[in-house]
Amino acid sequence: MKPGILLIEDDADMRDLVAGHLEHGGFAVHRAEDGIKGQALAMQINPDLILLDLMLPKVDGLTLCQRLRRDERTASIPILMITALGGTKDKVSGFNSGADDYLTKPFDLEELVVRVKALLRRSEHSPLASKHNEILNYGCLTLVPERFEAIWFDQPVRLTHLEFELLHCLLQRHGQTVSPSLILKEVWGYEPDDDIETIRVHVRHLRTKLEPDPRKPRFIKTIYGAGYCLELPSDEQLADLIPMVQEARERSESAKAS
Amino acid sequence: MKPGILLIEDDADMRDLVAGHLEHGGFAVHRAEDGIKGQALAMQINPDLILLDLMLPKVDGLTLCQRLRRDERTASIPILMITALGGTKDKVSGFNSGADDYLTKPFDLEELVVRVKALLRRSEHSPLASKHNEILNYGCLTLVPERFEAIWFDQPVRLTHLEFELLHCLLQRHGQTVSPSLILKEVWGYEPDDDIETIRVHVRHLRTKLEPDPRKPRFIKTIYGAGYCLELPSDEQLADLIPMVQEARERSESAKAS
DNA sequence: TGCAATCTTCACAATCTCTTCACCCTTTTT
DNA sequence: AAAAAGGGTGAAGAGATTGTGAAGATTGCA
Repeated sequence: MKPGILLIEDDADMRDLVAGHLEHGGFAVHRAEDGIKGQALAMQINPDLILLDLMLPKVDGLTLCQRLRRDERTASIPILMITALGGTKDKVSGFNSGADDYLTKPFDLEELVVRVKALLRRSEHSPLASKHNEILNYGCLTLVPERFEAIWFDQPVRLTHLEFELLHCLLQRHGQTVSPSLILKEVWGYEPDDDIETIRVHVRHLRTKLEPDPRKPRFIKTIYGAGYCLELPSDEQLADLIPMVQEARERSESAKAS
Repeated sequence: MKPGILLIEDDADMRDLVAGHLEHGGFAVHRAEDGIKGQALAMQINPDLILLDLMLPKVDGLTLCQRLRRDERTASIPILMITALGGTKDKVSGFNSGADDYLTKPFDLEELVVRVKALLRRSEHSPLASKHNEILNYGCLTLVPERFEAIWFDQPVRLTHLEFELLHCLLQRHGQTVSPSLILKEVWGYEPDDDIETIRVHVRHLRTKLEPDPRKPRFIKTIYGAGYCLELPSDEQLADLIPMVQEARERSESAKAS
Protein backbone atom coordinates (compact mmCIF):
# COMPACT_ATOMS: atom_id res chain seq x y z
CA MET A 1 0.00 0.00 0.00
CA LYS A 2 1.58 3.23 -1.16
CA PRO A 3 1.65 6.16 1.25
CA GLY A 4 -0.57 8.98 0.05
CA ILE A 5 0.84 12.43 -0.35
CA LEU A 6 -1.12 15.58 -1.01
CA LEU A 7 0.88 18.14 -2.94
CA ILE A 8 -0.46 21.68 -2.82
CA GLU A 9 1.49 23.88 -5.22
CA ASP A 10 0.32 26.49 -7.67
CA ASP A 11 3.07 26.35 -10.24
CA ALA A 12 2.19 23.63 -12.74
CA ASP A 13 5.74 22.82 -13.79
CA MET A 14 6.95 22.53 -10.27
CA ARG A 15 3.93 20.44 -9.38
CA ASP A 16 4.58 17.93 -12.11
CA LEU A 17 8.26 17.80 -11.37
CA VAL A 18 7.81 17.11 -7.68
CA ALA A 19 4.87 14.78 -8.12
CA GLY A 20 6.70 12.81 -10.75
CA HIS A 21 9.67 12.33 -8.52
CA LEU A 22 7.59 11.26 -5.60
CA GLU A 23 5.53 8.84 -7.65
CA HIS A 24 8.73 7.39 -8.90
CA GLY A 25 9.80 7.05 -5.29
CA GLY A 26 6.78 4.90 -4.55
CA PHE A 27 4.21 7.38 -3.29
CA ALA A 28 0.65 7.98 -4.40
CA VAL A 29 0.51 11.68 -5.11
CA HIS A 30 -2.61 13.83 -5.22
CA ARG A 31 -2.34 17.34 -6.55
CA ALA A 32 -4.03 20.59 -5.72
CA GLU A 33 -3.27 23.98 -7.23
CA ASP A 34 -4.66 26.29 -4.58
CA GLY A 35 -5.51 26.45 -0.92
CA ILE A 36 -9.22 25.87 -1.25
CA LYS A 37 -8.89 22.73 -3.30
CA GLY A 38 -6.05 21.63 -1.11
CA GLN A 39 -8.10 21.78 2.03
CA ALA A 40 -11.02 19.99 0.41
CA LEU A 41 -8.78 17.25 -0.88
CA ALA A 42 -7.07 16.83 2.46
CA MET A 43 -10.40 15.99 4.07
CA GLN A 44 -11.46 13.78 1.24
CA ILE A 45 -8.48 11.55 0.74
CA ASN A 46 -6.90 11.79 4.18
CA PRO A 47 -3.29 11.61 3.01
CA ASP A 48 -0.36 10.42 5.06
CA LEU A 49 1.50 13.63 4.46
CA ILE A 50 0.88 17.08 3.04
CA LEU A 51 3.40 18.98 0.96
CA LEU A 52 2.45 22.61 1.16
CA ASP A 53 3.81 25.55 -0.75
CA LEU A 54 3.82 28.78 1.18
CA MET A 55 2.84 31.02 -1.73
CA LEU A 56 -0.56 30.00 -2.90
CA PRO A 57 -3.48 31.72 -4.56
CA LYS A 58 -6.82 32.13 -2.72
CA VAL A 59 -5.63 30.84 0.63
CA ASP A 60 -1.96 31.14 1.46
CA GLY A 61 0.06 28.32 2.89
CA LEU A 62 0.26 29.57 6.44
CA THR A 63 -3.45 30.08 6.78
CA LEU A 64 -4.14 26.73 5.25
CA CYS A 65 -1.68 25.10 7.57
CA GLN A 66 -3.44 26.57 10.57
CA ARG A 67 -6.80 25.48 9.26
CA LEU A 68 -5.62 21.96 8.70
CA ARG A 69 -4.32 21.84 12.24
CA ARG A 70 -7.58 23.07 13.65
CA ASP A 71 -9.71 20.48 12.04
CA GLU A 72 -9.80 17.24 13.93
CA ARG A 73 -9.82 15.24 10.72
CA THR A 74 -6.55 16.69 9.46
CA ALA A 75 -4.85 17.80 12.67
CA SER A 76 -2.49 14.88 12.91
CA ILE A 77 -1.32 14.78 9.30
CA PRO A 78 2.33 15.81 9.06
CA ILE A 79 2.93 18.91 6.97
CA LEU A 80 6.10 19.66 5.06
CA MET A 81 6.21 23.30 4.12
CA ILE A 82 7.97 24.54 1.04
CA THR A 83 9.13 28.13 1.38
CA ALA A 84 10.38 30.35 -1.36
CA LEU A 85 13.86 31.70 -1.02
CA GLY A 86 15.83 31.77 2.17
CA GLY A 87 13.53 34.37 3.62
CA THR A 88 13.67 32.79 6.98
CA LYS A 89 10.79 34.71 8.32
CA ASP A 90 8.72 32.20 6.48
CA LYS A 91 10.41 29.29 8.14
CA VAL A 92 9.59 30.53 11.53
CA SER A 93 6.02 31.41 10.83
CA GLY A 94 5.74 28.04 9.20
CA PHE A 95 6.72 26.27 12.37
CA ASN A 96 4.48 28.48 14.38
CA SER A 97 1.47 27.57 12.28
CA GLY A 98 2.15 23.93 12.83
CA ALA A 99 4.43 22.75 10.04
CA ASP A 100 6.57 19.74 10.85
CA ASP A 101 9.49 20.50 8.62
CA TYR A 102 10.46 22.93 5.94
CA LEU A 103 12.42 23.01 2.72
CA THR A 104 13.61 26.10 0.93
CA LYS A 105 13.36 26.58 -2.80
CA PRO A 106 15.30 25.72 -4.77
CA PHE A 107 15.68 22.30 -3.20
CA ASP A 108 17.19 19.03 -4.20
CA LEU A 109 14.55 16.51 -5.20
CA GLU A 110 16.38 13.72 -3.43
CA GLU A 111 16.44 15.73 -0.27
CA LEU A 112 12.71 16.16 -0.56
CA VAL A 113 12.24 12.40 -0.75
CA VAL A 114 14.49 11.88 2.25
CA ARG A 115 12.57 14.38 4.30
CA VAL A 116 9.23 13.00 3.28
CA LYS A 117 10.30 9.54 4.33
CA ALA A 118 11.73 10.84 7.60
CA LEU A 119 8.48 12.60 8.39
CA LEU A 120 6.40 9.55 7.59
CA ARG A 121 8.59 7.38 9.75
CA ARG A 122 8.30 9.83 12.56
CA SER A 123 4.54 10.03 12.46
CA GLU A 124 4.11 6.29 12.13
CA HIS A 125 6.36 5.06 14.83
CA SER A 126 5.99 7.32 17.79
CA PRO A 127 3.18 9.77 18.03
CA LEU A 128 5.22 11.50 20.67
CA ALA A 129 8.39 11.75 18.70
CA SER A 130 11.63 11.17 20.50
CA LYS A 131 13.89 14.08 21.06
CA HIS A 132 16.20 12.99 18.30
CA ASN A 133 13.96 13.88 15.44
CA GLU A 134 11.28 16.09 16.80
CA ILE A 135 11.32 19.74 15.89
CA LEU A 136 10.91 21.84 18.97
CA ASN A 137 9.62 25.33 18.59
CA TYR A 138 9.26 28.14 21.04
CA GLY A 139 8.53 31.44 19.41
CA CYS A 140 11.85 32.94 18.39
CA LEU A 141 13.74 29.67 18.81
CA THR A 142 13.26 26.50 16.82
CA LEU A 143 15.39 23.40 17.17
CA VAL A 144 15.82 21.12 14.19
CA PRO A 145 17.52 17.97 15.48
CA GLU A 146 18.18 16.45 12.08
CA ARG A 147 20.53 19.24 11.17
CA PHE A 148 21.75 20.23 14.62
CA GLU A 149 20.44 23.60 13.78
CA ALA A 150 18.71 26.31 15.71
CA ILE A 151 16.54 28.85 14.00
CA TRP A 152 17.08 31.89 16.10
CA PHE A 153 15.18 35.05 15.30
CA ASP A 154 14.62 33.98 11.71
CA GLN A 155 18.18 32.89 11.03
CA PRO A 156 19.55 29.37 11.09
CA VAL A 157 22.48 28.88 13.47
CA ARG A 158 24.71 25.86 13.19
CA LEU A 159 25.33 24.13 16.48
CA THR A 160 27.59 21.32 17.47
CA HIS A 161 26.18 18.14 18.87
CA LEU A 162 26.66 19.04 22.49
CA GLU A 163 25.63 22.61 22.04
CA PHE A 164 22.43 21.35 20.52
CA GLU A 165 21.73 18.89 23.31
CA LEU A 166 22.46 21.52 25.91
CA LEU A 167 20.15 24.04 24.34
CA HIS A 168 17.54 21.35 23.93
CA CYS A 169 17.81 20.50 27.59
CA LEU A 170 17.36 24.13 28.58
CA LEU A 171 14.50 24.71 26.17
CA GLN A 172 12.59 21.74 27.47
CA ARG A 173 12.75 23.32 30.88
CA HIS A 174 12.20 26.81 29.64
CA GLY A 175 11.91 29.28 32.46
CA GLN A 176 13.13 26.80 35.01
CA THR A 177 16.52 26.71 36.59
CA VAL A 178 18.42 23.67 35.44
CA SER A 179 21.10 22.43 37.80
CA PRO A 180 24.50 21.35 36.54
CA SER A 181 23.92 17.82 37.73
CA LEU A 182 20.72 17.56 35.74
CA ILE A 183 22.45 18.91 32.67
CA LEU A 184 25.20 16.38 33.08
CA LYS A 185 22.70 13.58 33.38
CA GLU A 186 20.62 14.74 30.44
CA VAL A 187 23.31 15.84 27.99
CA TRP A 188 26.38 13.85 28.95
CA GLY A 189 24.64 10.88 30.46
CA TYR A 190 26.53 10.53 33.66
CA GLU A 191 25.60 11.11 37.23
CA PRO A 192 28.33 11.41 39.74
CA ASP A 193 31.26 13.61 38.78
CA ASP A 194 30.43 17.22 38.76
CA ASP A 195 32.34 18.33 35.76
CA ILE A 196 30.79 21.74 35.78
CA GLU A 197 33.80 23.10 33.98
CA THR A 198 32.77 21.59 30.69
CA ILE A 199 29.24 22.86 30.97
CA ARG A 200 30.51 26.36 31.45
CA VAL A 201 32.51 26.24 28.28
CA HIS A 202 29.59 25.01 26.23
CA VAL A 203 27.28 27.55 27.73
CA ARG A 204 29.73 30.13 26.62
CA HIS A 205 29.74 28.80 23.09
CA LEU A 206 25.97 28.89 23.00
CA ARG A 207 26.01 32.43 24.26
CA THR A 208 28.45 33.63 21.66
CA LYS A 209 26.22 32.11 19.01
CA LEU A 210 22.91 33.38 20.32
CA GLU A 211 23.34 36.31 22.64
CA PRO A 212 23.68 39.81 21.19
CA ASP A 213 26.11 40.59 23.99
CA PRO A 214 27.55 37.39 25.43
CA ARG A 215 28.99 39.29 28.35
CA LYS A 216 25.53 40.32 29.45
CA PRO A 217 23.34 37.31 28.80
CA ARG A 218 19.77 38.17 28.07
CA PHE A 219 18.42 34.72 27.33
CA ILE A 220 20.71 32.09 28.78
CA LYS A 221 20.90 33.30 32.33
CA THR A 222 23.07 32.20 35.17
CA ILE A 223 21.38 31.58 38.48
CA TYR A 224 24.22 31.98 40.90
CA GLY A 225 24.73 28.88 42.91
CA ALA A 226 21.90 27.02 41.22
CA GLY A 227 22.38 26.53 37.50
CA TYR A 228 21.27 27.99 34.20
CA CYS A 229 17.90 29.17 33.01
CA LEU A 230 16.69 29.87 29.50
CA GLU A 231 14.39 32.86 29.34
CA LEU A 232 12.92 33.49 25.93
CA PRO A 233 10.97 36.67 25.32
CA SER A 234 7.21 36.71 25.19
CA ASP A 235 5.52 37.94 22.06
CA GLU A 236 5.24 41.50 23.35
CA GLN A 237 8.92 41.79 24.10
CA LEU A 238 9.82 40.17 20.83
CA ALA A 239 9.34 43.20 18.61
CA ASP A 240 11.95 45.23 20.44
CA LEU A 241 14.49 42.45 20.44
CA ILE A 242 14.46 41.45 16.78
CA PRO A 243 16.42 44.45 15.49
CA MET A 244 18.87 44.17 18.35
CA VAL A 245 19.63 40.53 17.71
CA GLN A 246 19.95 41.04 13.97
CA GLU A 247 22.21 44.00 14.39
CA ALA A 248 24.48 42.09 16.71
CA ARG A 249 24.57 39.23 14.24
CA GLU A 250 25.67 41.51 11.43
CA ARG A 251 28.38 42.95 13.59
CA SER A 252 29.74 39.55 14.54
CA GLU A 253 29.68 38.41 10.94
CA SER A 254 31.58 41.40 9.69
CA ALA A 255 34.06 40.88 12.50
CA LYS A 256 34.51 37.28 11.49
CA ALA A 257 35.05 38.24 7.88
CA SER A 258 37.87 40.62 8.65
CA MET B 1 0.38 5.26 24.95
CA LYS B 2 -0.52 8.87 24.40
CA PRO B 3 -0.72 11.16 27.40
CA GLY B 4 -4.28 12.32 28.00
CA ILE B 5 -5.07 15.97 28.23
CA LEU B 6 -8.34 17.50 29.30
CA LEU B 7 -8.99 20.84 27.67
CA ILE B 8 -11.62 22.98 29.34
CA GLU B 9 -12.37 26.01 27.20
CA ASP B 10 -15.65 27.61 26.26
CA ASP B 11 -14.72 29.21 22.95
CA ALA B 12 -15.23 26.62 20.23
CA ASP B 13 -12.67 28.04 17.80
CA MET B 14 -10.00 28.29 20.41
CA ARG B 15 -10.83 24.80 21.59
CA ASP B 16 -10.38 23.30 18.16
CA LEU B 17 -7.23 25.24 17.50
CA VAL B 18 -5.56 24.18 20.71
CA ALA B 19 -6.83 20.63 20.58
CA GLY B 20 -5.67 20.26 17.00
CA HIS B 21 -2.18 21.28 17.86
CA LEU B 22 -2.00 19.06 20.87
CA GLU B 23 -3.34 16.08 19.00
CA HIS B 24 -0.78 16.68 16.37
CA GLY B 25 1.83 16.82 19.07
CA GLY B 26 0.89 13.31 20.10
CA PHE B 27 -1.59 13.85 22.88
CA ALA B 28 -5.03 12.42 23.34
CA VAL B 29 -7.23 15.44 23.90
CA HIS B 30 -10.62 15.44 25.57
CA ARG B 31 -12.69 18.57 25.39
CA ALA B 32 -15.09 20.21 27.74
CA GLU B 33 -16.87 23.52 27.19
CA ASP B 34 -17.73 24.52 30.72
CA GLY B 35 -16.72 23.99 34.29
CA ILE B 36 -19.36 21.46 35.18
CA LYS B 37 -18.58 19.15 32.31
CA GLY B 38 -14.92 19.70 32.87
CA GLN B 39 -15.03 18.54 36.41
CA ALA B 40 -17.10 15.51 35.54
CA LEU B 41 -14.74 14.55 32.73
CA ALA B 42 -11.69 15.02 34.92
CA MET B 43 -13.00 12.37 37.32
CA GLN B 44 -14.08 10.10 34.53
CA ILE B 45 -11.03 9.96 32.32
CA ASN B 46 -8.35 10.86 34.83
CA PRO B 47 -6.14 12.83 32.42
CA ASP B 48 -2.42 13.35 32.80
CA LEU B 49 -2.84 17.09 32.60
CA ILE B 50 -5.63 19.64 32.61
CA LEU B 51 -5.66 22.74 30.46
CA LEU B 52 -8.00 25.20 32.07
CA ASP B 53 -9.30 28.48 30.79
CA LEU B 54 -9.91 31.07 33.45
CA MET B 55 -13.07 32.47 31.94
CA LEU B 56 -15.68 29.80 31.87
CA PRO B 57 -19.46 29.66 32.01
CA LYS B 58 -21.24 28.02 34.94
CA VAL B 59 -18.18 27.46 37.10
CA ASP B 60 -15.20 29.72 36.54
CA GLY B 61 -11.67 28.47 36.18
CA LEU B 62 -10.43 29.47 39.58
CA THR B 63 -13.23 27.80 41.43
CA LEU B 64 -12.87 24.70 39.33
CA CYS B 65 -9.16 24.65 39.94
CA GLN B 66 -9.70 24.75 43.66
CA ARG B 67 -12.30 22.02 43.49
CA LEU B 68 -10.03 19.80 41.47
CA ARG B 69 -7.30 20.29 44.00
CA ARG B 70 -9.56 19.42 46.89
CA ASP B 71 -10.81 16.18 45.45
CA GLU B 72 -8.24 13.51 46.00
CA ARG B 73 -9.03 11.83 42.71
CA THR B 74 -7.91 14.90 40.81
CA ALA B 75 -5.64 16.61 43.31
CA SER B 76 -2.39 15.41 41.80
CA ILE B 77 -3.18 16.18 38.18
CA PRO B 78 -1.08 19.11 36.98
CA ILE B 79 -3.12 22.09 35.87
CA LEU B 80 -2.04 24.60 33.26
CA MET B 81 -4.15 27.71 33.50
CA ILE B 82 -4.91 29.89 30.50
CA THR B 83 -5.59 33.47 31.47
CA ALA B 84 -6.84 36.24 29.27
CA LEU B 85 -4.64 39.29 29.16
CA GLY B 86 -1.51 39.78 31.17
CA GLY B 87 -3.51 40.98 34.13
CA THR B 88 -1.35 39.93 37.00
CA LYS B 89 -4.27 39.65 39.27
CA ASP B 90 -5.18 36.56 37.32
CA LYS B 91 -1.73 35.06 37.52
CA VAL B 92 -1.72 35.66 41.19
CA SER B 93 -5.04 34.10 41.85
CA GLY B 94 -4.16 31.29 39.50
CA PHE B 95 -1.21 30.28 41.57
CA ASN B 96 -3.17 30.73 44.74
CA SER B 97 -5.83 28.30 43.66
CA GLY B 98 -3.31 25.67 42.84
CA ALA B 99 -2.40 25.97 39.16
CA ASP B 100 1.02 24.62 38.27
CA ASP B 101 1.71 26.98 35.44
CA TYR B 102 -0.07 29.66 33.52
CA LEU B 103 -0.13 31.04 30.02
CA THR B 104 -1.55 34.36 28.95
CA LYS B 105 -3.64 34.86 25.86
CA PRO B 106 -2.70 35.31 23.17
CA PHE B 107 -0.08 32.62 23.35
CA ASP B 108 2.08 30.82 20.91
CA LEU B 109 0.75 27.36 20.20
CA GLU B 110 4.17 25.79 20.17
CA GLU B 111 4.91 27.42 23.47
CA LEU B 112 1.84 25.72 24.82
CA VAL B 113 3.14 22.37 23.65
CA VAL B 114 6.52 22.97 25.25
CA ARG B 115 4.94 23.91 28.54
CA VAL B 116 2.63 20.98 28.52
CA LYS B 117 5.54 18.64 27.97
CA ALA B 118 7.56 20.38 30.66
CA LEU B 119 4.72 20.02 33.13
CA LEU B 120 4.23 16.36 32.32
CA ARG B 121 7.92 15.77 32.75
CA ARG B 122 7.94 17.55 36.05
CA SER B 123 4.95 15.71 37.39
CA GLU B 124 6.51 12.41 36.43
CA HIS B 125 9.74 13.10 38.19
CA SER B 126 8.64 14.83 41.34
CA PRO B 127 5.14 13.81 42.30
CA LEU B 128 4.79 16.54 44.86
CA ALA B 129 6.43 19.89 45.06
CA SER B 130 8.66 20.26 48.07
CA LYS B 131 8.98 23.33 50.20
CA HIS B 132 11.98 24.44 48.23
CA ASN B 133 10.32 24.82 44.88
CA GLU B 134 6.84 25.80 45.88
CA ILE B 135 5.72 29.18 44.69
CA LEU B 136 4.60 31.42 47.51
CA ASN B 137 2.30 34.30 46.78
CA TYR B 138 0.73 37.19 48.67
CA GLY B 139 -0.85 39.80 46.46
CA CYS B 140 1.84 42.04 45.06
CA LEU B 141 4.68 39.72 46.10
CA THR B 142 5.40 36.31 44.66
CA LEU B 143 8.39 34.21 45.57
CA VAL B 144 9.79 31.84 42.98
CA PRO B 145 12.30 29.65 44.81
CA GLU B 146 13.45 28.02 41.63
CA ARG B 147 15.14 31.16 40.46
CA PHE B 148 15.66 32.93 43.78
CA GLU B 149 13.38 35.54 42.39
CA ALA B 150 10.67 37.77 43.78
CA ILE B 151 7.94 39.08 41.54
CA TRP B 152 7.30 42.44 43.07
CA PHE B 153 4.51 44.52 41.62
CA ASP B 154 4.66 42.66 38.33
CA GLN B 155 8.41 42.90 37.93
CA PRO B 156 10.87 40.14 38.62
CA VAL B 157 13.58 41.02 41.13
CA ARG B 158 16.54 38.75 41.46
CA LEU B 159 17.60 37.98 44.98
CA THR B 160 20.56 36.23 46.50
CA HIS B 161 20.18 33.03 48.49
CA LEU B 162 20.07 34.70 51.85
CA GLU B 163 17.96 37.60 50.71
CA PHE B 164 15.48 35.13 49.38
CA GLU B 165 15.40 33.05 52.52
CA LEU B 166 15.07 36.15 54.63
CA LEU B 167 12.17 37.48 52.60
CA HIS B 168 10.63 34.03 52.63
CA CYS B 169 10.90 33.96 56.38
CA LEU B 170 9.24 37.35 56.70
CA LEU B 171 6.53 36.55 54.18
CA GLN B 172 5.58 33.39 55.99
CA ARG B 173 4.99 35.49 59.08
CA HIS B 174 3.42 38.30 57.13
CA GLY B 175 2.16 41.03 59.45
CA GLN B 176 3.92 39.60 62.46
CA THR B 177 7.07 40.89 64.06
CA VAL B 178 9.90 38.45 63.58
CA SER B 179 12.70 38.51 66.12
CA PRO B 180 16.35 38.42 65.10
CA SER B 181 16.90 35.16 66.91
CA LEU B 182 14.08 33.53 64.99
CA ILE B 183 15.47 34.82 61.72
CA LEU B 184 18.88 33.49 62.60
CA LYS B 185 17.44 30.10 63.37
CA GLU B 186 15.28 30.02 60.26
CA VAL B 187 17.60 31.51 57.67
CA TRP B 188 21.08 30.85 58.99
CA GLY B 189 20.31 27.76 60.94
CA TYR B 190 22.00 28.62 64.17
CA GLU B 191 20.79 29.58 67.58
CA PRO B 192 23.24 31.89 69.31
CA ASP B 193 21.90 35.37 69.00
CA ASP B 194 25.10 37.19 68.34
CA ASP B 195 25.15 38.01 64.66
CA ILE B 196 22.40 40.57 64.38
CA GLU B 197 24.76 42.72 62.38
CA THR B 198 24.52 40.46 59.37
CA ILE B 199 20.76 40.47 59.41
CA ARG B 200 20.73 44.22 59.28
CA VAL B 201 22.87 44.29 56.19
CA HIS B 202 20.67 41.84 54.38
CA VAL B 203 17.54 43.66 55.38
CA ARG B 204 19.10 46.71 53.87
CA HIS B 205 19.78 44.91 50.63
CA LEU B 206 16.21 43.72 50.48
CA ARG B 207 14.99 47.24 51.08
CA THR B 208 17.12 48.73 48.33
CA LYS B 209 15.72 46.13 45.98
CA LEU B 210 12.08 46.44 46.98
CA GLU B 211 11.35 49.69 48.74
CA PRO B 212 10.67 52.83 46.69
CA ASP B 213 12.51 54.79 49.34
CA PRO B 214 14.81 52.55 51.37
CA ARG B 215 15.34 55.28 53.93
CA LYS B 216 11.66 55.28 54.77
CA PRO B 217 10.63 51.63 54.65
CA ARG B 218 7.04 51.15 53.71
CA PHE B 219 6.91 47.38 53.57
CA ILE B 220 9.81 45.93 55.50
CA LYS B 221 9.38 47.72 58.78
CA THR B 222 11.62 47.87 61.77
CA ILE B 223 10.01 47.24 65.13
CA TYR B 224 12.36 48.92 67.52
CA GLY B 225 13.80 46.50 69.99
CA ALA B 226 11.79 43.57 68.67
CA GLY B 227 12.64 42.70 65.08
CA TYR B 228 11.28 43.16 61.59
CA CYS B 229 7.83 42.97 60.14
CA LEU B 230 6.69 42.62 56.54
CA GLU B 231 3.57 44.66 55.83
CA LEU B 232 2.17 44.15 52.37
CA PRO B 233 -0.61 46.39 51.11
CA SER B 234 -4.17 45.19 50.92
CA ASP B 235 -5.91 45.15 47.57
CA GLU B 236 -7.50 48.56 48.11
CA GLN B 237 -4.21 50.24 48.88
CA LEU B 238 -2.54 48.51 45.99
CA ALA B 239 -3.80 50.82 43.25
CA ASP B 240 -2.14 53.87 44.77
CA LEU B 241 1.15 52.13 45.32
CA ILE B 242 1.73 50.61 41.91
CA PRO B 243 2.73 53.83 40.14
CA MET B 244 4.92 54.83 43.06
CA VAL B 245 6.86 51.57 43.05
CA GLN B 246 7.25 51.58 39.31
CA GLU B 247 8.42 55.16 39.26
CA ALA B 248 11.02 54.47 41.91
CA ARG B 249 12.18 51.45 39.96
CA GLU B 250 12.70 53.51 36.84
CA ARG B 251 14.63 56.09 38.77
CA SER B 252 16.95 53.53 40.28
CA GLU B 253 17.51 51.89 36.93
CA SER B 254 18.44 55.11 35.21
CA ALA B 255 20.75 55.87 38.10
CA LYS B 256 22.41 52.50 37.70
CA ALA B 257 22.87 53.06 33.98
CA SER B 258 24.74 56.31 34.40
C1' DT C 1 48.85 10.53 7.47
C1' DG C 2 47.35 15.01 7.99
C1' DC C 3 43.74 18.20 8.64
C1' DA C 4 39.80 20.28 10.66
C1' DA C 5 36.20 20.31 13.76
C1' DT C 6 34.87 19.28 18.25
C1' DC C 7 35.37 18.40 23.00
C1' DT C 8 37.92 18.65 27.35
C1' DT C 9 41.12 20.56 30.59
C1' DC C 10 43.57 24.06 32.99
C1' DA C 11 45.18 28.37 34.86
C1' DC C 12 43.72 32.72 35.71
C1' DA C 13 40.54 36.68 35.73
C1' DA C 14 36.14 38.68 36.78
C1' DT C 15 32.14 38.62 39.41
C1' DC C 16 29.03 37.65 43.09
C1' DT C 17 27.85 36.87 47.82
C1' DC C 18 28.45 37.24 52.46
C1' DT C 19 30.54 38.99 56.50
C1' DT C 20 32.75 42.42 59.20
C1' DC C 21 33.91 46.92 60.80
C1' DA C 22 33.91 51.78 61.82
C1' DC C 23 30.93 55.40 62.01
C1' DC C 24 26.53 57.92 62.07
C1' DC C 25 21.61 58.39 62.97
C1' DT C 26 17.30 57.51 65.63
C1' DT C 27 14.77 56.07 69.54
C1' DT C 28 14.46 55.18 74.33
C1' DT C 29 15.80 55.87 78.92
C1' DT C 30 17.63 58.42 82.77
C1' DA D 1 18.96 67.24 77.55
C1' DA D 2 22.45 63.78 77.75
C1' DA D 3 23.57 59.09 77.80
C1' DA D 4 22.71 54.56 76.26
C1' DA D 5 20.98 51.26 73.29
C1' DG D 6 19.29 49.81 68.90
C1' DG D 7 19.47 50.35 64.17
C1' DG D 8 21.28 52.20 59.46
C1' DT D 9 25.15 53.18 56.17
C1' DG D 10 29.03 52.71 53.29
C1' DA D 11 32.89 50.31 52.12
C1' DA D 12 36.41 46.85 52.39
C1' DG D 13 37.84 42.20 52.14
C1' DA D 14 37.55 37.05 52.14
C1' DG D 15 35.70 33.12 49.94
C1' DA D 16 33.10 30.92 46.63
C1' DT D 17 31.21 30.71 42.00
C1' DT D 18 31.35 31.71 37.29
C1' DG D 19 33.58 33.49 32.92
C1' DT D 20 37.63 33.52 29.71
C1' DG D 21 41.29 32.33 26.63
C1' DA D 22 44.18 29.08 25.04
C1' DA D 23 46.30 24.71 24.86
C1' DG D 24 45.85 19.75 24.68
C1' DA D 25 43.09 15.51 23.52
C1' DT D 26 39.89 13.27 20.72
C1' DT D 27 37.31 12.24 16.82
C1' DG D 28 36.07 11.83 12.09
C1' DC D 29 37.24 12.26 7.50
C1' DA D 30 39.68 13.20 3.07
